[in-house]
Amino acid sequence: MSGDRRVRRTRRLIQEALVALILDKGYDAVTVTDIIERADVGRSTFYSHFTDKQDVLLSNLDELTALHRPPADGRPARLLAFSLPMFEHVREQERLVRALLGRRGGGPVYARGEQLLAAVVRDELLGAGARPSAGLDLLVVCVVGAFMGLLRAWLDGETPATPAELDAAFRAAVEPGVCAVLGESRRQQASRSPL
Amino acid sequence: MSGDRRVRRTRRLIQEALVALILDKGYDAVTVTDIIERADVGRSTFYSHFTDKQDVLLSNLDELTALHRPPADGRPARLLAFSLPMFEHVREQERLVRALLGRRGGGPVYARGEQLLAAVVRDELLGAGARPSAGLDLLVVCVVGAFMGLLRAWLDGETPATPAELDAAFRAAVEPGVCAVLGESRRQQASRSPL
DNA sequence: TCCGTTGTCGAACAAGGTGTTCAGTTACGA
DNA sequence: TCGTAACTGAACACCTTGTTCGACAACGGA
Repeated sequence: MSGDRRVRRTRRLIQEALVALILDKGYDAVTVTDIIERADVGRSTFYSHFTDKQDVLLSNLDELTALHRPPADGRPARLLAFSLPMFEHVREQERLVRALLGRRGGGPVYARGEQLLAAVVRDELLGAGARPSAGLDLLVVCVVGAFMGLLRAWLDGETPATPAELDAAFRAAVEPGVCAVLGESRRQQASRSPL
Repeated sequence: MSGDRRVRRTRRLIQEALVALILDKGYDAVTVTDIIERADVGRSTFYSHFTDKQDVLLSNLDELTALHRPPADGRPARLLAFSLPMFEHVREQERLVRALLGRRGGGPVYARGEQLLAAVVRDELLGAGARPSAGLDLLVVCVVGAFMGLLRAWLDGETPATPAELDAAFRAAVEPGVCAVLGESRRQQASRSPL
């Protein structure tokens, strides 16, 4: 591992303290003073590692994204392949994800999650034969919006659905539209280079 | 009108000041002190009308929702009828909506917007023959998520698309899925009461 | 093992935001 | 015109933030 053992320890204590506190009170209500008390860490120590609360939050996210298994081995068998695994992963890591992404978590993490997912979806659609265009980007926004909407609804306890049900709802809502757009794209390409 | 002229004046000054300040600095950076200085209103006066910043924000939203024209005259000719008018309305009221709903605005208003829209979509789908169910609610979440995603992307300047283009993208993404679910629903109903 | 480097502590600090109180003033509307 | 209600503005106690500093402890390479 990289660096001093003390550094790792301190950073970990601070990150864990923030997660625990968000689950208690929600992100907005957590103060830096809360964090350092719970982490049992000096004030100056905190500021020597992080610039502020949000910095801790995003550092947490960076470690989450390391969990993203890029499929990469062979073509994904199914469109929107990320959906079910991600819903399942979220249920496994329920406490942490709820703290970071739910209404009680801050907006910043949600925004980063959107960006991340948008890149995944975009790549997948391009891999499936879509052409880069403004229209494609808007489609990606819709797909990501639908997915994040479901995720948020579940995290906020609005629905008791299982990952499989969430996945089914997600596919039912957006798969037909995505397929239609992909078909359009392929048809246009075929008529240009009819090899 | 209701009440004292001074009260109306004070509340209006405070609300306008908040909107202006959000456009300047973003919601988070605005302080109560900023607001009362800009509104030229006494500190105690502020707290006799609103409990805090967020209270002002939501009071603004309440007046926005008064603008929602319920269609109500006859059956809507088209599915997801709210889409284009709402994108257009948003462009007309760009400054205000951007202040309240964009990334610079606070999360609370966004949440309220979602709730509002969810009710609209749900009513429309029920009116179009869907049966109330958990699956329908999840579909509504997807549709609203896609719409709000587009709205946010546009408000945050990620896309130069026109309302018509946004509307087209929205429909392309979700209309096929919605139609499929509606068809499913109607078929099931027909097989039960085959009058 | 030794020793220079680095991290941590914890108290103290200034700056700035919050929400409340109160006595005095102003403007409303009946 | 007059009673009432709203507004003023200053002062307040309290909290949070981010910085600074000297003293101490832990790390890891030699």
